[in-house]
Amino acid sequence: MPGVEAVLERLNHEGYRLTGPRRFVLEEVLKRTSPFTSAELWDTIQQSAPTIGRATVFRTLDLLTRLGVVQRIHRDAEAGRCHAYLACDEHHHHHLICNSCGKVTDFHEDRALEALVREVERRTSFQVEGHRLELVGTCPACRDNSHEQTYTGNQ
Amino acid sequence: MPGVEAVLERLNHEGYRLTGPRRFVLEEVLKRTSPFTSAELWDTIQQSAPTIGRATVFRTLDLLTRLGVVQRIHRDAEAGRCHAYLACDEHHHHHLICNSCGKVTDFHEDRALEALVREVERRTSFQVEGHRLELVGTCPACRDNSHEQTYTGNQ
DNA sequence: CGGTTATAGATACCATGTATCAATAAGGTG
DNA sequence: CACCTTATTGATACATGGTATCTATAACCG
Repeated sequence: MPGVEAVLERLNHEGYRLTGPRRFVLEEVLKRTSPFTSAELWDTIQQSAPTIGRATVFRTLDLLTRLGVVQRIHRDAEAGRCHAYLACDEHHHHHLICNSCGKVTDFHEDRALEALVREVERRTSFQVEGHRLELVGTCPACRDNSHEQTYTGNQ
Repeated sequence: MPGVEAVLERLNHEGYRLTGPRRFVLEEVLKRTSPFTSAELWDTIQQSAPTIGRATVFRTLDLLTRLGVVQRIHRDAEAGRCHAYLACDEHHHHHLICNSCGKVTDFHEDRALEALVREVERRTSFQVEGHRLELVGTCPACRDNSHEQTYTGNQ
């Protein structure tokens, strides 16, 4: 989770203009530590900065996703509600999502994954170029007090 | 990929009615061996059985997904086009998707994955309950003749 | 064959996300 | 600082995936 300033600097460096709406959406995005839907983001922005348009929110989300500042994660929800967004650092990593509170923890575990990939390559003769891995479970906090928040979970 | 008859029997056994449209959509779904979008399925059905309604196609897809006859897979496509469907057997397994021709191979590799899960649990104190894993790459056929079909790939 | 009820088709609807387009404002230049 | 170029904005319309609703139909059970 890079700071607002770092991302602004990067945007500037890559030739993007540092506009008011962009700053605002960026700040709002980086504030969040759990996955959020575009609708949730749009709601809070509409309340705190009613002049910012919906398209701008999506455009900024898209820009940040392309830059790797934000990741799209997929959830098995019905209708169009299968995407969530999440600010994250740039390194390659995976997500560990709490079914109960929605909190997301990153983890880097490439040794076991590489072993798996090599084994699959050997067996299938595929050449594996990428992967998508998400783990779902219960975080330590939620395992203890198991009746706090709810979250329309994944998987 | 179970046969049409097996699924029909199962539907019947679970109290679902074996209607004409349901049979037809089911057959059309089981014919496919690569992932398909709802739009693609709807197109071919509309041509071969124009009286079947769009809602019925979605309802049947949903039913088959709930039964585990079909899996939803997620792809990083823009707009609402992030879902694809795929007929598959009921055992737990993962998908290996060819970036070039879209062919999907199942693989079962739970040893390395379990090792990974245990390691992550140890490090994060999460209790891991599920996972979503997809590998993307190039299948043997496409690696050889590398200019046949194209496929708007994943990741 | 007849009755009950799940299911079908039609239609309207909702949500996510994008294309378009005129108006605006960022940032470089003189 | 004023000016110019051009990226970006907000508004609007649009495209698409999927669902809710409602009446008509047709599976299945007796």
